[in-house]
Amino acid sequence: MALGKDYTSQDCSLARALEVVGERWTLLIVRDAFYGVRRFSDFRAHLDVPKAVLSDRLQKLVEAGVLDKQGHEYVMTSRGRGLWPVVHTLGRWGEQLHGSLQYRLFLHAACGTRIDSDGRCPSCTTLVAPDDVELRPGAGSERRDDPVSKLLREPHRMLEPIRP
Amino acid sequence: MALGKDYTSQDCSLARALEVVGERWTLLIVRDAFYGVRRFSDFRAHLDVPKAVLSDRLQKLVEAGVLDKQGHEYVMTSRGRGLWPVVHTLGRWGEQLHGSLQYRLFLHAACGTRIDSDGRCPSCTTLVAPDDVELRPGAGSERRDDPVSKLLREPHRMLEPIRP
DNA sequence: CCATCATGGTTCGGTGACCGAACTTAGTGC
DNA sequence: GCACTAAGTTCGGTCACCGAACCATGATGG
Repeated sequence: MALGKDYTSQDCSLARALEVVGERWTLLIVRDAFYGVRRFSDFRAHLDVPKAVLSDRLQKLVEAGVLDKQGHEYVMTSRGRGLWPVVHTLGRWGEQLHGSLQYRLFLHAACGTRIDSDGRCPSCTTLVAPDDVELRPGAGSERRDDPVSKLLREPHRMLEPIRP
Repeated sequence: MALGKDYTSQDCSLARALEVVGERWTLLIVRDAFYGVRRFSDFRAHLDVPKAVLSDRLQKLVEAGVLDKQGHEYVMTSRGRGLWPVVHTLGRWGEQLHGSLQYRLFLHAACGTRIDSDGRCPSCTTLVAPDDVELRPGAGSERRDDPVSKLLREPHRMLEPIRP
């Protein structure tokens, strides 16, 4: 990202995290990867990001060890999974901004309970790992109708690829 | 931030959150606000951000209701406090990136226990609110020696102003 | 076996955001 | 009233981002 040149002058781990995921689009790409998007064209269809930028971001995420490139698929690594609490807490915060609209619901797959804003299942009282999260469409999630958005509206487990 | 024009085409609360805190520098400014920085010149001394950019970001954070401008001080609002889990989880993730260096330690002020990566006190098993966090310098935190960095190395409670 | 298409990019010129430096304004101390 | 500081604004130059066009590779089909 380069901030000054980079964030190294900041003796803070937040700055180093932002070097990896702080650029425009990057965190949305990571979110889509959690939702099961893996292919270049699918990221593109869902995000409307310029190809050159998408290419650059995916490459940097691979370099940083967040995604792993397997053939033509970009797959979340275990380091990448560590970003789930970040994506989730930031998303929950964003819900409170204007209308509290919940575009997507996050359920604990084991019991069907909605997980709370700090990532726990209220009935099991455990932290829910990203691959134990079930995704469901929420209110007002009908605006985009590209093929990827439609696939993402199908209930499915997080990190499961949206295509066979 | 404008992404395309803005993130509105993304029916996702993450995108709306990023409109507020997704621009360069913004989250570092928020972090400093948690640490007790309130004045324009102090943000500047600690972050080395161009004045015009700092001015712009502070203004946007005030507009978004994250900070409140009180005279010449920018004070965290309750909406801003909601960003603590985000700042904290992203910071903990950043620690694992290269050397696992912990520049700062976060303790539960009530009992002195270090809070874990999802923001809980292991001994009290409760979520720790930002104003119950005690800040301590950690390893390798001696690199910056501007006055603000020095003040921030003093143990103090989060959100307490670093100046009288 | 060649034409066509789909996928997954790279290249390229124009535009806007970011940068550091210089300048302006408002308040303070003496 | 003059120096000094804090808090910005203004201004060129530079760099990242943007959309559109172009290229490479592998599958499909006649």
